[in-house]
This record gives sequence, C-alpha cells and structure tokens, in this order.
Amino acid sequence: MGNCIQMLADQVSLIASANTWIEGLATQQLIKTAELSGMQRVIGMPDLHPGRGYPVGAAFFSQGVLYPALVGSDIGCGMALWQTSLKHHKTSVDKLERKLGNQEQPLEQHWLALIQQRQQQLGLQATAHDQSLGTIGGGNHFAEFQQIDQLYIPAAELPGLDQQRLLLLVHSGSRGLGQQILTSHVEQHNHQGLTDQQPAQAAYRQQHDQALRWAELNRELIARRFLVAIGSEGEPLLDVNHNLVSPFQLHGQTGWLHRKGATPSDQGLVVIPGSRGDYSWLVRPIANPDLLCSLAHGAGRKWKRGDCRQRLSHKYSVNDLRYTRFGSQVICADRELLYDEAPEAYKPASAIMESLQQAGLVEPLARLKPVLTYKTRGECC
DNA sequence: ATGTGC
Repeated sequence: MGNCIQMLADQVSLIASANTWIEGLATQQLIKTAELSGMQRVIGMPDLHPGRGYPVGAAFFSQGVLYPALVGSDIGCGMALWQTSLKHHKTSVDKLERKLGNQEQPLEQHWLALIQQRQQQLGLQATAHDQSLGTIGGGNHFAEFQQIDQLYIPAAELPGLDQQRLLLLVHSGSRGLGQQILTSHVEQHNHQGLTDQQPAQAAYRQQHDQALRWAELNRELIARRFLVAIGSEGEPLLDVNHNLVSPFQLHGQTGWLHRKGATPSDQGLVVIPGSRGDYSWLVRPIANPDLLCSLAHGAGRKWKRGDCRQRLSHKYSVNDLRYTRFGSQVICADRELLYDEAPEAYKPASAIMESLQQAGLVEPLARLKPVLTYKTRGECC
C-alpha cells in the first residue's frame, strides 16, 4: 500500500504502483519544476508524462508566486459527464455514427440565446473566440458515448444514475482563448511566475477564471449539440477542470495549487478516463491534502505525439484503428491524429486506477466502456 | 493545446 507513493526529492512525491510505467524525462521535469522559486510541494500523478518543459499529470503547490506557464495554454481543460435519455440497447454504434454527422462547425444561430443566457449566469464576457464555443478542438480532446460496464456498489447508492442509459463524456478546454491568455503572459513575463504583490497576478487570475467558465460552457454546449444530434435529452452528472490554478491551504499555509493534468479530489465525483480503447472509471475521490487533493486526469501518454504513426503503421491500418477491442467506433478522419491517439499510445488505465486505489485516493463506483468516440470528420495529413 | 506553420 505505502510503496506506491515514491519520494523523488524533498517535497516531491510520485503516485505510481509497481505496474505503472513512468518515463524518466517526466520525473526529471517534475524534480526540475520543484526547484522553481516559492515551490513548496510537488506531486506526480500515475499518468505523469513529459510536457514542454513542465510535466503533464502533476500538482504543484507554491507560496507567494503563481506560475501561469505551469497551467499551460489549455486553461480549464477538463471532463464533463452527461447522462443521456437514450438506453444503450435501443441504439447501435452505426445508428449513432450516422446521426452524428459533422459536429465541428460553429454552432448555428439558434444556440445564441442559450449562449448569452449562460454568459450572463457565469459572469462571462464575450470574447474574440466565441465562435469556437461548442467545438471539441484537436489533440487529445474528444466526445465519447459510453455505457456502464460494471457497477461496484449497489445501484440504489447511485441515485440518478441509470445503468441502461448511454453516457456522454466530453473532454475539451478553452481552445484559442486559453492559448491567447498564456501567450500574452509569456510575451510580457517569459516563464517567470507572478508574485502576490504584482498586479499582473490578479490580472492573470481574472483572465484564467474567465477561461475556466468559458471551457465549462464549451463542454456543456458540446454535450448539448451531441444530444440534439442523436435526438436525445440528457443531464450533466459532473464537470471537473484538470488544468487550473486555485488558492489552496496546505497545513494552514496559504498558497497556489497548480494542476496540470491533475483532477481535483475535493470537488465531488470524477471520471478517470482511459484511452478510446480502454475503460474509464467513475470514482468517488478521497481527498488527501498531503497529495494536494489531486488525482490522475487520464491514462497518460506512453508515446510522444508524432511518434505514434511510425510505431504503429506497420501493425495497424487506418481501418484497424477505426474500431477498438470493445467494438466501439472512432470517428477520426485525421490520419496522424488517429495514430497519435491510438490506445497503444497510452498507458493501461488499469495501472492508473491501481495506483490511485493503492494510494487510498479513490473509491471506484462504476466502470465505463466506450461505444463511440468522436474526434474529427476533417481530413488532414 | 492552437479558428496551427512551411
């Protein structure tokens, strides 16, 4: 139980079971990031993998200095889980695929009233990026229909969750908005942090918080347009950001908790998603302040983006990759992306779950299985 | 990651 939490350096720990592969470069980046001025504690999650300078899948607690570059450009990236009104046995993969069509165009005019209503409710200003609202984006972002594969607790203990209904998991973020916020910060301050005394810190936080609300609205709009497309209704079960910075108290000390690919464990139920060819888990987090109240945000890349096509093209054709071992289908007309997001490019989700369970951080509630993963209809490469 | 860079 205890040995799944490794101490890498003073105040730097890594949550990883014996079965969980962590790349050396990622731990190097983790230790390096811990040396930033004001950094008090750093926790690597089991899905830790190398990023651009800073690792992905980690939580960083600092005092006196806030680091926008640690949050990265996709501020507010997160996971929303919706329950549809459609029973999974009443539909089929092919039917869903046909009904979905292309969901990447800007939202039609009739969505404007809802968008404006939500903007008002959220205190969200109009931005130059609002035409991207309701779009998934690229990279590891997706919208995925899933079904409950297994329940770990009696159904009666999960009121509101219906085993028969199709679920919709949306992974997206703040698109160009977060990118623009980080870029303008880096233009002025490079990768330097912002001290509590600098007005620029408050200015960043204000923009950051807008990006969180924008990203949450984006996931809601994606979910709603997918529901409309399949002729279903639905309701949100959860929405949790995994790229953000927020005020945090560690042992009575106030500071900044940066989460970069780290899911909060102090905000209710969350999904720990696997790759498109793997299970995801709905879990009840058990918050642990020493581990910065954070969890893995997914399976974690095993292979670098851009390497995957070379590694896998001798083994799988494009057609092979359109389906998974579950018989689920993948909508991804972008060949490069189809390989980059292949299940084999990711660590097994079971290892991530094992790590979190051994660390006493989650109670699994349900195992979810992919039915249809939507990436992009647009051709590329 | 990116209403993407050559």
